[in-house]
Amino acid sequence: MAASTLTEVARLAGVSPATASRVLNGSARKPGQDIAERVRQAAESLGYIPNAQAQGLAKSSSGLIGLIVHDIADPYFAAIARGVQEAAREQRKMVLLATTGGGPAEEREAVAAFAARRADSIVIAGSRSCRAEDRDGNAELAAELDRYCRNGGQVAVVGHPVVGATADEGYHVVRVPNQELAGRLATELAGNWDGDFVVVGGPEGLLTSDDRVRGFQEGLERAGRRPAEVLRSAFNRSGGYDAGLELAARIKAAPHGDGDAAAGKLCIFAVNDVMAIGAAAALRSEGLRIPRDAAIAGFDDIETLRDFRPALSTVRLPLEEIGRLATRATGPRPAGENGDTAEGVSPGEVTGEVTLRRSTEAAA
Amino acid sequence: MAASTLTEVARLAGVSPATASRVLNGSARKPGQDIAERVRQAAESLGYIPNAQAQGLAKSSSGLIGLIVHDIADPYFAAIARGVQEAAREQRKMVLLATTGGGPAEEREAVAAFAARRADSIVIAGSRSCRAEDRDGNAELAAELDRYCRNGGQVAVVGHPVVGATADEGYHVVRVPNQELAGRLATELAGNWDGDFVVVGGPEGLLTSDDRVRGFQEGLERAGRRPAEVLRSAFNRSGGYDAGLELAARIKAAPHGDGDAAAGKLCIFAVNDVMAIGAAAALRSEGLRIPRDAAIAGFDDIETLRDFRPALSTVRLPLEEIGRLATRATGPRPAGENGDTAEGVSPGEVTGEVTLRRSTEAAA
DNA sequence: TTCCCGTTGGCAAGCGCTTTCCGGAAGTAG
DNA sequence: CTACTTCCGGAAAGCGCTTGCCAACGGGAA
Repeated sequence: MAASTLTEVARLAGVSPATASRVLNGSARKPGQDIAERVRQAAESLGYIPNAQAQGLAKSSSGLIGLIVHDIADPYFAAIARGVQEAAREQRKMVLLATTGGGPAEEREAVAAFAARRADSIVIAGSRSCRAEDRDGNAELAAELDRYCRNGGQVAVVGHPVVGATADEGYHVVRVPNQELAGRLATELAGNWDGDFVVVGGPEGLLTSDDRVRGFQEGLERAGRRPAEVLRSAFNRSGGYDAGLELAARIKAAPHGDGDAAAGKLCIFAVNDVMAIGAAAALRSEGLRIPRDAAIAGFDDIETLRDFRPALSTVRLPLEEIGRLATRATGPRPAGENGDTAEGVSPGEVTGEVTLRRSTEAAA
Repeated sequence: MAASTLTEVARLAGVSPATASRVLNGSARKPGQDIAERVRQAAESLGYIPNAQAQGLAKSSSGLIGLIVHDIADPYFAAIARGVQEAAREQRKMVLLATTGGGPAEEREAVAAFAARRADSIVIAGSRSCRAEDRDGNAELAAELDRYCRNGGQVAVVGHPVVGATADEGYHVVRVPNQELAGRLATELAGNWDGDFVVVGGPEGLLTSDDRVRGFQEGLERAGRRPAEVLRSAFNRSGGYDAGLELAARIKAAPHGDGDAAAGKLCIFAVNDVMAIGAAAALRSEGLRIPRDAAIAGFDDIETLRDFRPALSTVRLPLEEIGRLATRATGPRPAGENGDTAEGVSPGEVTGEVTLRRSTEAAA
């Protein structure tokens, strides 16, 4: 038994499909009370569920929002996804999920798949890369996005614009002031830390990571400190762990216990919380203690990680809000705004907050 | 400029739409080489992207897998989602996400929405409830699922079958031996813990929680221990926190320091890791230390929480695998199995592993 | 050379819904 | 009572794609 169709409902109600459609699936024209009631009853008794595909085909719009993330199990993306999901609900749309692992090629593929499904909008949450080997991939991704926008699609990108994207309509960016916030973190840290700083960054060319590294260095400079050495590794926990191992070795090798003890201690800034946790785990596995032997700070303020001890100093980012904003930016223009706001309305800029906790306390 | 259509491609290539369709979108009949090449070129030059909605309508299948979770930002669900996503990719399908907060009404709605989109299958990851107030909701959910299955849909549920679902075709359950594993955890814990046990459970009627509580009690009994008191609160971190606060008060009020010190200490079993972390945070905020003042154990072995200190004793569940299995169960039957296997093939049962760590070490 | 079968491309009929357009009925004014 | 507007239901034309069926064609066997 196949699902029942609008036509069947119409027949049962003794009206034309056109009328049934007008009654059941929102239309400007509202048929008469009695008829409407008959149709509704018929639909009810048949357990009618409109075929969204057919509706989409007829109206050329699908009620779908495509979301692209690196990895849905990463709490950073999961938090954003929650926001997206929420906003989608407001718009009475469903979320189509694609996880890409971060490669531009996979992202392009995902965009194409969303386009094929005629998704009304696409939210790209992954961090952009500008590595040389991603040049072609980025170009293709940009081309795909441009095409999607030209066909009326709405795109929102979190963080950075896609390298090379030129669409001017339907293309929104939720900017995250990574650089500025990292700078603020650096200056605040410098305020109560005398030793040297080390940065544990993601692979070079990862825009988010690069921004945070750059901002941190600038902050140090403003505070009159010398620039931090930068270690590069994978942008996830295991990358942080690896870097942590290396740093642990150095710390243990360094002379300590003399008069210059405080100055010799390291403050590690990992460009995201997950890496910071990895680094902390590595230090700990080497017998080092935080913040006694080294301080450590992260970025993002991942919720699940807030119970970590010692509490991690970090920069709080309103992840959920970011997802919501991005999604709303792609949605229908909020009503009641005529000509007042600029045409290319900024989709919103979010802000974060430096949050110093136990992991960077100077007192050992 | 709207996206180009098959017809346009066909015209450009000088063939009929039928032929173009056969060339571009997999069909049994393969047109001749030269024609195929012409069509492919035309498609390429137009940047043709097939309209999945139209395809779906014509073939009545959408290439969509619906996933229902309580909250995508909860690491438990995020991990399952990753597995689902992976398996979906294997099947060349996309994942449609619905987060429901756990209510049967919302779940029913989500199922209906998936049905409307003609999702090929649905994976329900949320924990089932059998509370009295959910009776009606569950019944409606079951009815909706039955209808979906009768129309050829495939459903996989993680954990427990939906209460009242009767579909026998296309309805799969990935069983998680919560009860047994909780039992094993209890006996192992009882092996090196002399004090009393307390269980921090979710609201009564949450099947997953109930199973774990029951199993734990059974395990205690097998170990010759007296049953644990059960505290109920929300099935998330804040629920754990609340319970933790209450327990902290008791612990502090209890007489200690006498000869019976060890026997007076509490071992807390929270029915999931997130609650356990919450409880631990509460204890800590009250100045208590783990495992010195109280031991604590969780369930699930959430990846993000593994770096938590003291390391949390728990039961490892192969969350990703569960997602994968559930999804595969709904997919096309693996080829090459004729009559050999039973008709109603079991979709797979997973197993977990008790993992004792620092948080329940007896030595203070 | 003739007949028959196997291929291969095209025609056309949907898939289930929306929406434009049209005709008739009802309502209003003159 | 007639003329004009308004409103409302229905007929029909798609939306973009798939697929069953048919006709034409080519080749091998007789």
